[in-house]
Amino acid sequence: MTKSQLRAHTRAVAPADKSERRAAILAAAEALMRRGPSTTFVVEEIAQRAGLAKGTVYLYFGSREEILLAVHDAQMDELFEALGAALARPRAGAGRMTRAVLGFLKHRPEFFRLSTACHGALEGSVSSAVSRAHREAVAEQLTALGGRIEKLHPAMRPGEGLTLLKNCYSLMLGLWQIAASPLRVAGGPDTPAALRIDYESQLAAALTDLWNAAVLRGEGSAT
Amino acid sequence: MTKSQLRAHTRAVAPADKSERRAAILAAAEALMRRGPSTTFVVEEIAQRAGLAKGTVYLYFGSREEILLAVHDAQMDELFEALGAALARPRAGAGRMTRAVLGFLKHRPEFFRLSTACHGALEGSVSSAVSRAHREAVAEQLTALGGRIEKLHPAMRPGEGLTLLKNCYSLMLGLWQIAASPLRVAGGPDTPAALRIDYESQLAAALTDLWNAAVLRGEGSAT
Amino acid sequence: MTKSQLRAHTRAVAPADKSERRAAILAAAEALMRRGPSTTFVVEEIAQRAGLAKGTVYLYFGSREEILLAVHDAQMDELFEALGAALARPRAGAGRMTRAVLGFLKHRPEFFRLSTACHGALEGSVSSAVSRAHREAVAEQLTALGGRIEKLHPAMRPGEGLTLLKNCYSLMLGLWQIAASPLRVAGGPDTPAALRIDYESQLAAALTDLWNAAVLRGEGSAT
Amino acid sequence: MTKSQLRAHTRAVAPADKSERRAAILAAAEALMRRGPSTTFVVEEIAQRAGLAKGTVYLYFGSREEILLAVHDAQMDELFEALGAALARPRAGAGRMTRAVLGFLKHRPEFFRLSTACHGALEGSVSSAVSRAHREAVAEQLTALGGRIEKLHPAMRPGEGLTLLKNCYSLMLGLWQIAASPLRVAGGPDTPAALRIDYESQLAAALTDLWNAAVLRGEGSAT
DNA sequence: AATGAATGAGCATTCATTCAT
DNA sequence: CATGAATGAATGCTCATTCAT
Repeated sequence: MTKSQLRAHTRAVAPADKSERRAAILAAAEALMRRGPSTTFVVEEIAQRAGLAKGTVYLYFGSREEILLAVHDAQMDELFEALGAALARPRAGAGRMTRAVLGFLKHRPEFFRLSTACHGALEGSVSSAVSRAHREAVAEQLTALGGRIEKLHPAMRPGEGLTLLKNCYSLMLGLWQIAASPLRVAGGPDTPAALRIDYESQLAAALTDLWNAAVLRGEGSAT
Repeated sequence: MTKSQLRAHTRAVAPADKSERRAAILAAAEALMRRGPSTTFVVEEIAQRAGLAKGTVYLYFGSREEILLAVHDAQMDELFEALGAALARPRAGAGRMTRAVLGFLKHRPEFFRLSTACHGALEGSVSSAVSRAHREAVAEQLTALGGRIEKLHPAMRPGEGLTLLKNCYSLMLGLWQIAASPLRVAGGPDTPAALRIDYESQLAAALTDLWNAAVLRGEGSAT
Repeated sequence: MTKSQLRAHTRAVAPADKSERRAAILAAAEALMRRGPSTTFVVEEIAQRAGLAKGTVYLYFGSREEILLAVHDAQMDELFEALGAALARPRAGAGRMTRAVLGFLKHRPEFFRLSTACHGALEGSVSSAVSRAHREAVAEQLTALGGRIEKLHPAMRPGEGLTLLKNCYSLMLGLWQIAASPLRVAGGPDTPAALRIDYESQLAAALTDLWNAAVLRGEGSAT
Repeated sequence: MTKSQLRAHTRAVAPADKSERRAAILAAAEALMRRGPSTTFVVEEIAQRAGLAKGTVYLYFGSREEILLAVHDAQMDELFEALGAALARPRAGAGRMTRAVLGFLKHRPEFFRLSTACHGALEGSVSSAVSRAHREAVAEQLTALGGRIEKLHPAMRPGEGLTLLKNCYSLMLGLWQIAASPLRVAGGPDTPAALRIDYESQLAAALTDLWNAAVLRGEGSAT
């Protein structure tokens, strides 16, 4: 239907065209992972959806897993951007962050699946350069954002911002997993009450607690 | 050497024999997943290790994924037991719980990998009965343990114990994933500083904060 | 058509049945290589022709290359048997051997292609045990046959029999390659005269010369 | 560094430039085949090494296999030259030829692999013109060299020189294959004694025997 | 109940060749 | 002439699952 689903007869010669192709591949991969709560993609599908031949995909990525990682990277960037924007608004805090995360997950429900898939299956076919780049990008973003959090709360001890972020990621991931467990029996809402989670409020509450504790801890020691 | 590694020519007629077989299969699966940081098992290996034929495995489990789930279930029980024991000791709290978790993970380093694998790949070949049973077991344990936490802190609002537990699981999982990322470039200690985590202390700190907040919240409202 | 080309519904349980399956696979491989002067086989074809599923082939052989090697082994045995028979007849000598070789090659025109294919592509996917076994079998046969040659000519120096055999193999292979070069231009008999070889007579002549020289050398030194 | 390793932006208009390109391609192919005992080349590698684009290679050769054949042709020429030189020296004979061959193989250890590869895989993608040219070139060289051998030994019957050469090639190839079998099990010197070959001395001995026999045969009939 | 032989769908990756630019 | 982006056929191997014995 879409232009990107038709065979792309044009040749990507200019760097801009190349990035476009790369993006098309990533978009295809992302879309495929979004199909269902536990679907992954097959390289051939990606190619089809991007309107390319299978071999062409390998001109832009070294392996299937590099595609996985690249998608994850892009989504990470998006998430960090959303978090950054949340911090820039007035009354920034756990509530704003939670809302940002939720907005992000609404459009990227596959985020954690991807994150976990990268974590788990990546070891082999990703060149160490790519792998290292990924880790460094994540680290850099975390550090920057952590710094901004600390600036918002001058009393906060150094490092607390980064710590908060990591805890935030952990809670996001874990609660998501508990709440969205695909183990949903066919038919549906027989999820035991104890596992039913209001993702948003629980995340917000936990983050608020952690956030307040960090601030108070700083103020306490400052005294 | 061990009995379980020998071919089991005998037929399991008595129920006791049957559970023994079942246990042997689970033990084999567990051992295989513990081999390395990203290894999984193949049904044939399980059979060999359990001293059974491949087909026999399918007499005790409906599919490979059910084995996965059963192992996970058993480990969950272990974890809950450890947490329960921690709560039973004097000065129970976030510190004790963290220590309990750590002790558990030391012997079950594959726990989260399994957990995630179950979460991710389960959808298809697990009968809804098994799946439901799993969820209910987890829910039950969580509820029971949550109740005990609340009993320790009478001020705590109802439901806070359960919430604490879920947050605890989330933090355990997320921090573990950040800290233990197998994306480690060959050569090793080039993990960016921002990603380096002292698992124990960070988990303990976060749990303490959440715990205290829950208690205080209760006391506050009680006033 | 043939029974072996139909799906084999029966299960090979008895060892005899298993060897039969193994043999069927080898026969299929052999037939496929005999189709044309430069054809090889694809595992799937073998399976089809043997009336088996692709996976079943891998129950009997570790890899495609092991099949190659096994066929070669079997053909080697045949060749050695033919040579042995030639030596057992009266007036054994270069002439008889040549005739034996020719008879063999008439029915196994793919022999050298296989031999060379084994030699060339084997390095990777053949377990060292299989590889070692192959080499040892060849060595053993060569030694035995060499010994018999020497017995026929008591004057011959020790080791000359073996040497003759190796030279024989070399001439067989090399002349075959020169004569049967698949580089035949479409249209045919424009092979330059200098490359036209009467395989039989040239092999016979060379072997005779080498044989006589070996005998004479022995007699000379004996004097 | 070398000119041939740099991108050749210039267009080859003059015939000299064209041959230079051709030569660069051949040199690249040869070098790639010499890397290891069982390595072949990939067209892209050739292009890189020759400082050309992949497509450019196909302006000079019709297919990958034609490159193979061209390299082989060139090496054949070299070999013939070496043999010719050996024949030109005093006391020319089997010994000198063997030494010439050995000297050649020391620098072109891939010669037989190439020869066999040409022989085996050529059938399809080589134009009949190229193929015919190859065969005729070989035939011509063999004839010429055979003639020179016969001139050295006037008693030798006509055609014996050519025959000797073909036998020589056969022995070279066959003994090389037996001796250099890549089926070497990891660890190495477990080659069965019967397969261990002193390439030089065995080739020299066989050639001497054949050579002497040819001369004697001539003298005998001349008498 | 137990066995293990048979199945066959599933899949990433390579690479010679073409052709638009 | 030169380029290098695009192609897509080709293929060995794995492994969960079934079912005849």
